Amino acid sequence: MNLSEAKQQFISTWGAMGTHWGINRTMAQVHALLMISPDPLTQDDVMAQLNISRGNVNMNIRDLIDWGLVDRIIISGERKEYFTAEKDIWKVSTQIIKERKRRELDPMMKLMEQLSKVDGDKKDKEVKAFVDTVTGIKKFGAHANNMLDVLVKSDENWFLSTALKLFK
Amino acid sequence: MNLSEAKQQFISTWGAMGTHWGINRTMAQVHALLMISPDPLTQDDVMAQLNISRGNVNMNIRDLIDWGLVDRIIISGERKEYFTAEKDIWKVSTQIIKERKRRELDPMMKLMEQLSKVDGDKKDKEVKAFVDTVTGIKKFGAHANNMLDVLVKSDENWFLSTALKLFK
DNA sequence: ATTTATTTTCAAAAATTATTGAAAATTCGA
DNA sequence: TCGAATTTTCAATAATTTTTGAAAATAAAT
Repeated sequence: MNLSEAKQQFISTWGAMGTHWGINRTMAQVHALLMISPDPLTQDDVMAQLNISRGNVNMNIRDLIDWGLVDRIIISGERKEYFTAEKDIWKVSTQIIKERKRRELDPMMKLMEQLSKVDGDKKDKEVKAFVDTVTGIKKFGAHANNMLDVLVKSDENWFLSTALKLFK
Repeated sequence: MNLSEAKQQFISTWGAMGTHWGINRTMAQVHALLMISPDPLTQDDVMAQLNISRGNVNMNIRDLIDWGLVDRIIISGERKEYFTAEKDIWKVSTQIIKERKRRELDPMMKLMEQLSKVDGDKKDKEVKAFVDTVTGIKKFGAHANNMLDVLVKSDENWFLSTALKLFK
């Protein structure tokens, strides 16, 4: 398989995966393209390579920047902005974990905290089932939270070599 | 907050989260409803409680069964089918991990394996950037794969108490 | 074998989400 | 300050996904 076929394949698969991960296809494709590009690209480059409109590129790059996965680069003497993606997949993962924790897990845990204080007789099986489920999620979430914090703060090599052995 | 408000809140939030997790809102809501219901429910119960059509309930329950998150229950003497969800959140999580690994990670790794064999001169920076990214993902994926396997096979209590300390 | 209850399917409609492209805003050099 | 290059916004449109509901299929009772 030649490079341009391989690139196409990579971009298209990464895009399809994106939809399973709660981000839209195009955003994941832009990310994929930037990850495999040795040099920073302009909006026009992305438009041309992915065949999408300027507005679309602009919005998706902005989102990727919000996620901390893409950086805006200013090249002195150049008028245009360039964009580049983090290429170290460990950093990409920890960044995604960090963001999703903040955007999803943290608010969910806040809600469970409130919901576990629901009024009503704990002897009532409806109340009990509800409280049990909510409490279970709360406890599980607290553990997951800790674990993800440690994971995100740990060093890649330490993690991949040492932690893996501990598990075995 | 009373029980029915709390239930509403839980179902609606779990549904919203579902969309971030790559499953549709309704499927997540049905799952939420079944998780907090002390007894198995029929399709009609779900229709009534979530205000959705029969076809919709039927399809989403089928998907939840495919995911291994919901079971069909036959009560002898009863004509209708009942449905119940796994309530232990640890089991829910490991089940989801198992399925996503199979549906997403495994195929992705197969693809990276192929793409890392792309033709072309490794000195060329376009080729190099591509191969580096793909190889990085491949290695990372292999580690993640192992780790998730261990996680899924491990016992909840062992995991929550022991593994957490190891990380600290 | 027929009727009745229940589940499943799926084409059409509705709702949601993503994309476009042109206008407005911004940035920067002259 | 002006004008050209570039980026950003957003209403309109397109594409996709979800939902409905009625018909077909299935299963159980009589």
